[in-house]
Amino acid sequence: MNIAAKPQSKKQRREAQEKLILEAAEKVFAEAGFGGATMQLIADVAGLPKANLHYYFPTKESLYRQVVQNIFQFWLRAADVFDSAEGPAEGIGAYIDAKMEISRAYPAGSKVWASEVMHRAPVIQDYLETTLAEWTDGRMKVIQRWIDEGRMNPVNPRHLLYMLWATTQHYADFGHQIETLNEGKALSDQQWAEAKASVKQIILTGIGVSAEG
Amino acid sequence: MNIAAKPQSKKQRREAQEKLILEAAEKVFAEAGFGGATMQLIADVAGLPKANLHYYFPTKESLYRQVVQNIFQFWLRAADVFDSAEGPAEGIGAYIDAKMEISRAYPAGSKVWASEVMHRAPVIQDYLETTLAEWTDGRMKVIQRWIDEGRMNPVNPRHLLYMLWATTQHYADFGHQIETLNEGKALSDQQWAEAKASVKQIILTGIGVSAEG
DNA sequence: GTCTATACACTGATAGAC
DNA sequence: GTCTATCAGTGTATAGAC
Repeated sequence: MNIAAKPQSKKQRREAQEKLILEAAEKVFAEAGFGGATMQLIADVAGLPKANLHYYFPTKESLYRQVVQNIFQFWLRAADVFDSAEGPAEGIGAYIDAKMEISRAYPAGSKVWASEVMHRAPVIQDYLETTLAEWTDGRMKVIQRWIDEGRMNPVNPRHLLYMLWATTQHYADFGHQIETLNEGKALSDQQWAEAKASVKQIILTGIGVSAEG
Repeated sequence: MNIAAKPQSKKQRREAQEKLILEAAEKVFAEAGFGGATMQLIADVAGLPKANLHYYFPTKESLYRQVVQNIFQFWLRAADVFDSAEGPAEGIGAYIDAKMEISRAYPAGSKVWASEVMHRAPVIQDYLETTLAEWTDGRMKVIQRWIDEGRMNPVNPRHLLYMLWATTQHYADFGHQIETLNEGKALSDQQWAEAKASVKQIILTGIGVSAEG
């Protein structure tokens, strides 16, 4: 029955609609915050009637929760570069690269996360206490091992991680400020490369490893 | 006429009331965002009836605008340490100290600022374009001069400034996350000192000056 | 100047036709 | 599954007594 023309099963169609809504929601939540966002505006951005949103996501909060969880899962996967590295220069350098690229490609997600944390994490507090805490402990151990092996300066691993998060996410969360200070224009490819190189140079030099790449 | 018992003139009383409202508003805007904050909640925190807020500040937006402007002015004054310094180690070190202390003492203000910028600065865009842009240019010239004089490594002055803002404000804006990763407890005096020392160590080493103090 | 009561607009959510 | 019409609740702002 017309399989070629309508390749979408019910499930596929549902997933496509949900993705459409989730992407619109991420944008609106990022620009207006949870309280400032309205279901009407999300619906307009998605190009759907407002009632359809409530068909796929029963409440505004459930939609928001899904957006935040997706962002968190995405970040965790992107951080794998840390583990496959064989030393601090490669591992931390690649982590900075990865997080800078995420900041450029998905600034809305970063802003939603920042907003959620600033408001005391009403939705993802349990993730902070479990998954994020475990991830942080694991990476701190890797950094401490590098220090013990004399491959980098003795720095506080926890505060190094905070610095990595802060500097890379700053380019997404404060992107509007950076854009304004760049004559109102988004950073060019070259300017992004310069930003990435600057962050890597200062931090890698700061922890006593050479900043190549 | 009882001057000692009622030392407040009308003007003084008005200023005291406004200050009370502004402090409550800063807290509530920081925790809930502009859209999530309600005049009722601000009134409750201030211990006043809701209508009184509208007497002193005609609209919610005018109240918010005043909060954001106060924060910006406060930050500008605190950044003076940059100018009175005679070299990069002292100047940048003192700037990190000052901003870390502001993050600890006034986290709500930092969050309101972050939220405002993330939402594309609807209220303080003109400040970004004028005052902040001028301030940034001036400090970039100071850093460039230090570089030209061979007193620090050649780094991109603009991205160094962004890194200083990002790392120091992170301790306020993401304070809840940091607290959660600290077994749910606020950082102690000693932990704050450790944070400050870590930031200074990595950045000052990263730009090629010794990290004393 | 201060506060209570209320007007008016808007939002999240739903009922019910298609 | 999709959409229009609508309800109930909440928020900003104000009128008017004190």
